[in-house]
Amino acid sequence: MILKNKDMVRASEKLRFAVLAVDVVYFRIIDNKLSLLLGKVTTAPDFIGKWALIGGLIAPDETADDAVKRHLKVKAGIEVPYTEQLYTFSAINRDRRGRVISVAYVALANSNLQNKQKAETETKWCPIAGIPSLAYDHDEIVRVAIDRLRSKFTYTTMAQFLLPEEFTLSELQKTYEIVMGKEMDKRNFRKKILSLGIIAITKKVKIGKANRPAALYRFKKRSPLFIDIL
Amino acid sequence: MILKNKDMVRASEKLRFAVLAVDVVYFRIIDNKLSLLLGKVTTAPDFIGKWALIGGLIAPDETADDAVKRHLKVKAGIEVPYTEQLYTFSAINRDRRGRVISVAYVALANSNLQNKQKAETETKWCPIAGIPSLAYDHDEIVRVAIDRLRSKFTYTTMAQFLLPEEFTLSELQKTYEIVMGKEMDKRNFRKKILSLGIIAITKKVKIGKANRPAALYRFKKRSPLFIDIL
DNA sequence: GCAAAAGTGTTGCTTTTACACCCATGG
DNA sequence: CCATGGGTGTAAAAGCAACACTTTTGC
Repeated sequence: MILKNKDMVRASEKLRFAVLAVDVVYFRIIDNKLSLLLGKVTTAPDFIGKWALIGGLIAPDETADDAVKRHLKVKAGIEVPYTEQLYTFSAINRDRRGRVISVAYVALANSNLQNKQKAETETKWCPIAGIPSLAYDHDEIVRVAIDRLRSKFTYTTMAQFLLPEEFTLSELQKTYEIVMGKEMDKRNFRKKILSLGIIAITKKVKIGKANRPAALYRFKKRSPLFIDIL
Repeated sequence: MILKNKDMVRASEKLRFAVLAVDVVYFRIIDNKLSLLLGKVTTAPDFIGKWALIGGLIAPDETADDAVKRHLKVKAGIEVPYTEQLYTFSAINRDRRGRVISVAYVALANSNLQNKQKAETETKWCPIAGIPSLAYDHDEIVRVAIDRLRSKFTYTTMAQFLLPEEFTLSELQKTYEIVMGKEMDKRNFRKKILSLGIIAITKKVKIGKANRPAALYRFKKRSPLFIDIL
């Protein structure tokens, strides 16, 4: 690494003042409620025993995206769900131990996804209606994350990441209702979604319950698509 | 500053590896073209003589927002226009001098706004149609910024920050046309904007040109409002 | 009086909303 | 056979898109 430059030499002395972290607002639908993952604070001088978002430091050889994936694996025992960057929080006193700048992320996974390994951190899934007061500035991060999730639900296909690969139209509708926090009309919802051409019917049906079997659909594209949905 | 914690002690040795910077995509409408401010690279070992976004390092006692305001003042000679955080870029080799993590911002100002002081940097306003290849990852930052600007124009009142406080409906429409890159129908545009109730007519008119005087309007709220506009 | 931009309504089309009944299955 | 959720159409209302002429001013 070359450090010829005056600014960078100064930087190496004085301007590397901050530690970089990621904080992840990791959403899943649990028991028909939009929930997010909290971890217990065990290491800080402040906030011990309080709940906080999961996250951790960014390492010198990784990007913020990489750091999110790594910390999700270690602290939630989960392999790379959908993640997207939310906002960077840089208030000077957000962590009393020193200057920590946090790049916040939203992560999504479907309800069935099993944790592949044991998490190293004490965690719990908490419905968004009952989130306790969190450590650091995590209350604010959660607020921004929920706003963003609801907003993007209306113009992207990111709902797919809260669902298994194949799902019924009722499950898709339920996902929207849970995230947006309001009920929708079944016929209008189906008409709208089908007219968008973003999902394809499979030849399978979902059976096993005491009712008519439901057709299974899948999203045509795995990546989130920008399109007016609701 | 208290550093009792194991992580933070390690941090002070190894984890303060990065320098934090801000890069600003500063938009104005110049000669009826959406333009952004570029500065010439003078200090880096790479990219000397290339154009880049304006920006600079974040200082230990300021937030990212503060840093943006400071650098805009010094490098563009301008006092606090509208700014909003865009995205944080953390690729490992985005700056060859060392690890630099950049929090990118969008800034907006109206065409009339005069620079209050001399800029310390050689800068130019460049129409977005003719942007040269930029230093670092600034091409990508600009792409993301233009996407964001266009997208938010359709559902917020941020257009107000590209206009003077009082403006005619034609000027507002022109602003939309320039940013969105397409023409709009005058009657439909006026009907829509007026029906939203976000602007109020003043008692003044804009005179001096060889045509009928135009009524001047102003936005009712100074802060960006979320509302379906187009 | 003419050039230039301001200002103004109507119609057809598309989209959205509201709403109720029959169907296929498991138990 | 009954309880459960799956699946379907229509009509009224609202919103959107297309379109042309008159008004007021400066020169």
